[in-house]
Amino acid sequence: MVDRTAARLQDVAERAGVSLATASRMLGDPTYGGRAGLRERVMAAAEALGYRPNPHARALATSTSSNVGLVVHDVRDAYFAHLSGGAIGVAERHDLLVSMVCTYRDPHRELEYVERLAAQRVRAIILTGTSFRDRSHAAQMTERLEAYQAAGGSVVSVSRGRSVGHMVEIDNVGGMRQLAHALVEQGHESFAMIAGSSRLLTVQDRVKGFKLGLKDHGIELGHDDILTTEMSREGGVAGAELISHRRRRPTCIVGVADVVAIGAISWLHAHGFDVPGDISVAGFGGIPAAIDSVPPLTTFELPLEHIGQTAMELALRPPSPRHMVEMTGELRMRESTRDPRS
Amino acid sequence: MVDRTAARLQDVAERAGVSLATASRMLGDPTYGGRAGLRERVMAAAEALGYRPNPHARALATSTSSNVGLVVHDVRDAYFAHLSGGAIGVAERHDLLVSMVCTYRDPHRELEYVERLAAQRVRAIILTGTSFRDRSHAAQMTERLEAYQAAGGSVVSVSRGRSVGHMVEIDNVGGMRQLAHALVEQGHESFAMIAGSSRLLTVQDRVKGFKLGLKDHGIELGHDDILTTEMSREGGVAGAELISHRRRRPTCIVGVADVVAIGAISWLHAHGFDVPGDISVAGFGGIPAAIDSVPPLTTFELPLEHIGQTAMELALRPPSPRHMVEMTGELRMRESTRDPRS
DNA sequence: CTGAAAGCGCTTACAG
DNA sequence: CTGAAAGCGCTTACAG
Repeated sequence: MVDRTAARLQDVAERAGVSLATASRMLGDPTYGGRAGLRERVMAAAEALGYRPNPHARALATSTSSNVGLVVHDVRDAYFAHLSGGAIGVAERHDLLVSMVCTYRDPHRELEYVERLAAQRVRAIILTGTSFRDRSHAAQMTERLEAYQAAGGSVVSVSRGRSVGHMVEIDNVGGMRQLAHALVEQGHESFAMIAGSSRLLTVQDRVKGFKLGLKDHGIELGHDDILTTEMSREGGVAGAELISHRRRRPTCIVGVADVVAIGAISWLHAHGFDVPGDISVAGFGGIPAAIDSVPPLTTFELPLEHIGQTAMELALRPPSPRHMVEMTGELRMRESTRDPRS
Repeated sequence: MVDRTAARLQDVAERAGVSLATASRMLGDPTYGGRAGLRERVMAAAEALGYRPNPHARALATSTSSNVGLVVHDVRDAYFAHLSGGAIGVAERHDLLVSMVCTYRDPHRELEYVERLAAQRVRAIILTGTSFRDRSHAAQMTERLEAYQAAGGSVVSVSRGRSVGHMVEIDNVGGMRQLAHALVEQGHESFAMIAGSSRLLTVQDRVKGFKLGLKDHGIELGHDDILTTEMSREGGVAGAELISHRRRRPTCIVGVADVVAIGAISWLHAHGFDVPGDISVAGFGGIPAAIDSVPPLTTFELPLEHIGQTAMELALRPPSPRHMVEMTGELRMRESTRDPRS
């Protein structure tokens, strides 16, 4: 945008009768001294002209920007919307703008965006839940992120398994394990899990945690009991249908994420199944919709906003050695699951 | 971020053995001619060095930026998350980054953000559903937006009543009117509306539309039948409770937004009411959660993503006279409402 | 404390 | 077609 209207520092300086340099210092450095009344004059001039420093000029001069990049799967997904809400809130308090990009879980897009954000010279890049198992992709990401970091950028991943930058690790394994325990204790012995693509580290961890939890009680989750669909509501719908066709129906379905569980419940309801009367359903994540689900959804509730806040805070730290924060959540046993023998 | 690593155009030029100017032209203008093989040399040099133009330098030189600002109420709200999803998708196709800010319906914040975004020299500012009735606020917004526009910025409002920039008008009045008609035809005669703050133009329009629709059938919506709460799930919870205490309960509750209706249903269920057996509930907006609601929510479904896309497309037009696009939606009669006499 | 000047990395008239 | 140079709006050593 061409802007002949906007006042430049030059204009402020002239109006206040000082040099460019002095105006810059007065405006930028509160500890700067100066002749009596000078500071007031400069401030008044800036105010009168509605002066707003041009961030591009500043970025160019200082090699620093007031933008941070936030990489999510999809804003429309409540899980990411809540993470984003937390991150944006913290950014706001630091007078930073956040550029949000959606990868739709496409590794190429992810790479491309990291590149774009780095090229934009954003101050930090936050990657949420987008770690893939793909080795070559991981290597490329590492390379790019390291270059970005070497150039002074800050990187934070909300996931595990990234070899560069700070990390906010979500206790996917432990959470699912707790959920498994609770479900077994409730009386369940046969399960089916609706999982997303095993390319996703998050999926892998949650499946692993669930298996571990069952194994703690001597229950084995067979390969066939894990359905690989999409990590979305639609994936849940598809998964529920597949499960309903099996000869031996499990007493409990576990969705790898709340949206998956909600999709499953939707399909089950539509096809005459009672939840939890005919079959129990549990989720993972703790998005608000889990509470409004009918029946309310048993899940492992993650402090999503807090996770987003933590990630942004980490991103805004002055350069420091890799830092790792572990985040866990709380089990919420609700009416979507119950003892199958009752 | 200090970046001594990044290749500059200078480096590319040297490697290719041409001047800065030529390198710039080769990279930027595909129609530019040049000695045989020159273009290839420059391209190869850029590729080899991993050259990425510094957007701040470019912005400074051309007074143009590749960022656009998106002002929403709250990302966590599904309505805005879906609008954002549409807008971000279009921006992506145009290689633009979007800076998202949340106002939480605070007029001061809104003003402050518009200022920030304008100062950032974003190419366009999209304001979604944040029109307030406050006169002095509106005047200030108009002033700022006009200055921004005069400076070459593009502004789009997803609401009505803005005197500057393009508009995407949502048919709140007509939609609510249709909903009212359908509800009356279903057999309802007594209603209560859970509305948000009447400071919001959106609320005002939806209430108006609903009243009009009832009046078409000779039904008067009294002042007491409109509850002013928050335009949120919690507002719906609070509203439902208030309604339940009334001597004469209406046969149908209408939430000014889907989340409000969902909150109301939640409260009703928790307190032993059957929906729609004891009371019907309808919403407005058409967020996906309306479908998963139990019972599925009767609502007026807006094409939220499409609205977001349209707004972004308008924002990206070359400077043109004010443009106005009307968007309407479709009535979805679902199980949350039914004939009270049945 | 204050100012003249260089420099950040681009683009684009202006000459050749 | 090509290059030397000015300029975009800041910040910050470098002198005074």
